Amino acid sequence: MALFVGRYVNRIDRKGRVSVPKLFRDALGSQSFSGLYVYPLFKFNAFEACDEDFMGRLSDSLEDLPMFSDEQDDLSVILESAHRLPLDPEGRVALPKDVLKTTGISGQALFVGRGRRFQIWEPKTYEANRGKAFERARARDATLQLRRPQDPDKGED
Amino acid sequence: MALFVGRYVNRIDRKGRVSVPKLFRDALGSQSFSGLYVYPLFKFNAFEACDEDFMGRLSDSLEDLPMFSDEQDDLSVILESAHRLPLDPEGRVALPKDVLKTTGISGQALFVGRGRRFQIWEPKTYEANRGKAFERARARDATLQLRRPQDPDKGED
DNA sequence: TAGTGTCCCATTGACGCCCATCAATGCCCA
DNA sequence: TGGGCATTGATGGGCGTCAATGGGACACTA
Repeated sequence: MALFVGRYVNRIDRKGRVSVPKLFRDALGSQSFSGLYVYPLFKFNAFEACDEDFMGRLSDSLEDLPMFSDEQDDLSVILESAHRLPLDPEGRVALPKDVLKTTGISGQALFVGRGRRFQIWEPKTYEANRGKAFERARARDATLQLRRPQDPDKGED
Repeated sequence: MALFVGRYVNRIDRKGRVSVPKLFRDALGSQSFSGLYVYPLFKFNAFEACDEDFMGRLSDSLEDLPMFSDEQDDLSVILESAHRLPLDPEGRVALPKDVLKTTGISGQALFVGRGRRFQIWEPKTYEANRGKAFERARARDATLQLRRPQDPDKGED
């Protein structure tokens, strides 16, 4: 299954294309569709990207909310605003105009691994919003309950 | 499953490469990807390393937190700051610049076994911190509930 | 015909692969 | 039981390959 980690900065050319980092392409690659899905984030002026499987998971999770509820309607804007971006033969994608506009990306794009998905930021915006995340986690003595090995479904505890 | 124990000091060459101790390489080796993942620690200026399975576990554990929550965002900095380091044919990895910088590693790297994962330290930094944990554990009369041998969650191999 | 979107080819610079050497350890045999 | 040899892990350095990038050719369409 896809596993995205690390940060990579790549350049946008004058045609609006940008190379998806090789490791991310490889992590995507296993499926029929060669490309990725992107959708906007609420909290930040950044987009999140994932493979087709994860997009399906996201869609299914929305279906778990009550049908016709405001909550479902509101969160479904993720799907409405999503794009399906095919990779060109060199492993690049063309970022849609609204992605460029809301993120402020122009010259460079920052790819940020997030495990089963990754994000796309304008580098300065990332630094301004996320630059202190590590210090915050350190300051609050952040801990994480690790899922048990082999356990396919965490269950309750 | 991987089991890392002991301490080993190896030299960094001028290309930034360092040999991963043979026993650690052997403990990693069982998977498709021949290499390791590293991520920074909150509490120390050191990095932790693990195999792909463990990294997937870490990623899944983060997904157990609510999507878009601050808690998930802050802890995800681990994945954002992580690196996937492939082993070269001689069993070395190239330590990224930010690893060298935050740990202060230049000439030598110290590998410290930690069971399912291990850590990478600058030797003097480790020396300055070692022993404190032991004293704290003694001071608080630390105890541990040992997992039962037959526990199906144990992750036997 | 201008605009848009693929695909293909060329360049270059970083990184991975290969080979050589050195050192430490274990083994064999006198 | 000690010395010498073989094996292998650790280290150093050269070079080829490939990922990232830029630009042109050729559709298709409005």
